[in-house]
Amino acid sequence: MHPPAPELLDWYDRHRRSLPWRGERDPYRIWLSEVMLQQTTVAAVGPRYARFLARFPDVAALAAAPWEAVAAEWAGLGYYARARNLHAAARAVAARGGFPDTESGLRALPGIGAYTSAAVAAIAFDRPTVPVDGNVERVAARLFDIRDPLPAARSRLASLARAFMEQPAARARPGDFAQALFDLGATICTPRRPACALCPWRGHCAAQAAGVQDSLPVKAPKPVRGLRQGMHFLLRDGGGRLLLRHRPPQGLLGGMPEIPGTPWREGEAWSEAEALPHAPPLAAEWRLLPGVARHGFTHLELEMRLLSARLAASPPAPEGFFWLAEEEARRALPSAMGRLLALESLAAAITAPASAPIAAPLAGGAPAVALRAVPARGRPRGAAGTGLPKRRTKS
DNA sequence: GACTCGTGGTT
DNA sequence: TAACCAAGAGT
Repeated sequence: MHPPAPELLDWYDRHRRSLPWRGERDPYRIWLSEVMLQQTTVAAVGPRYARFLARFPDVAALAAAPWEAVAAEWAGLGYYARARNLHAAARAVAARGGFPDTESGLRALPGIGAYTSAAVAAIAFDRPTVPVDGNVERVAARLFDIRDPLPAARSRLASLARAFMEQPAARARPGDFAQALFDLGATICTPRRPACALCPWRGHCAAQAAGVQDSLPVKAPKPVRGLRQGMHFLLRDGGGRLLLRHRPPQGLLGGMPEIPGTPWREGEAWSEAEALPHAPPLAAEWRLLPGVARHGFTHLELEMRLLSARLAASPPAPEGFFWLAEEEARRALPSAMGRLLALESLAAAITAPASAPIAAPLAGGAPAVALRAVPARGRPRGAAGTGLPKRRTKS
């Protein structure tokens, strides 16, 4: 038996979150928010949503923009296939003169899957459908005490969630009902320690009745992440611009600018001699910087070393490369590449005479700053993060 | 169904 | 600090 929709909608009318896209009905804006929110937190999306709309106010503006502008605007948000598909879908929508107003019509656009098509259809077009995201899966798993592990249980949970649309109260407000489920999952029915005492559906929840709400939904264990190695080449010209290139359009960081480097391989770290054949075709005196930049992706961990050089002159970029001013590059590069610029700053701090006091070798031979300043996933990593011997504080 | 595909915040 | 997590989609 499904809990009553009016109780959730009443709760939503009193307690809904205030969000930048809340109350919006323009399909372009709803669509943009939904794509940005795919696997991305509300906190991360907030400022980027406003910034994106300021740059591309409507679907025509986005369709008319070059890919490089869209990529630069998306830099740092991750899952860059979203940006590629967003751009392609905008051009398709502009060509057909507007957004499809049905779930199946939306579903045919690139980057719009089962969830996003349902969300846009419900919120922008009042279609009676239930978008099933991670929140809704969790809420359904608890309401109906579904103990089958995800992702296998996904279709069953989706069927249960969609059945809410059999209730007239939900059909009357599909967009609000969907967002009410999101808010319930985000603020009450949270992944850990759900606030059941505040839940409008307490008394209708099978998991709470059984006392198992904290352990649902069950999830299948994740595979271990492999470790890959890369060597990159940071080259500045006489004006301080950086030599970059674009990654292949598909795959990891597809279509995004990068600091040129070797392939990312499993196994041994690259030596300087081994990496040099992969250097950009400009004569330069490469210098291997101390330390390692680490970056975690969803399914692999990456260790990057860095060779750097600076040219006296400013020659034209070789075929397949381009020069970009440093400030612009810092904005346009994905975060993984930003790690390399951070590593360079760290290396400068270590080697610069001015920083001699903090760069003085310690007992273990490692400069103290190196142990603190190379981030991996935003945090210091000690020897694992720097590639330098770890300071031994005892014996 | 199993993989691939980012990043930053939280715990 | 390492694991977990987030308004998933494409292949």
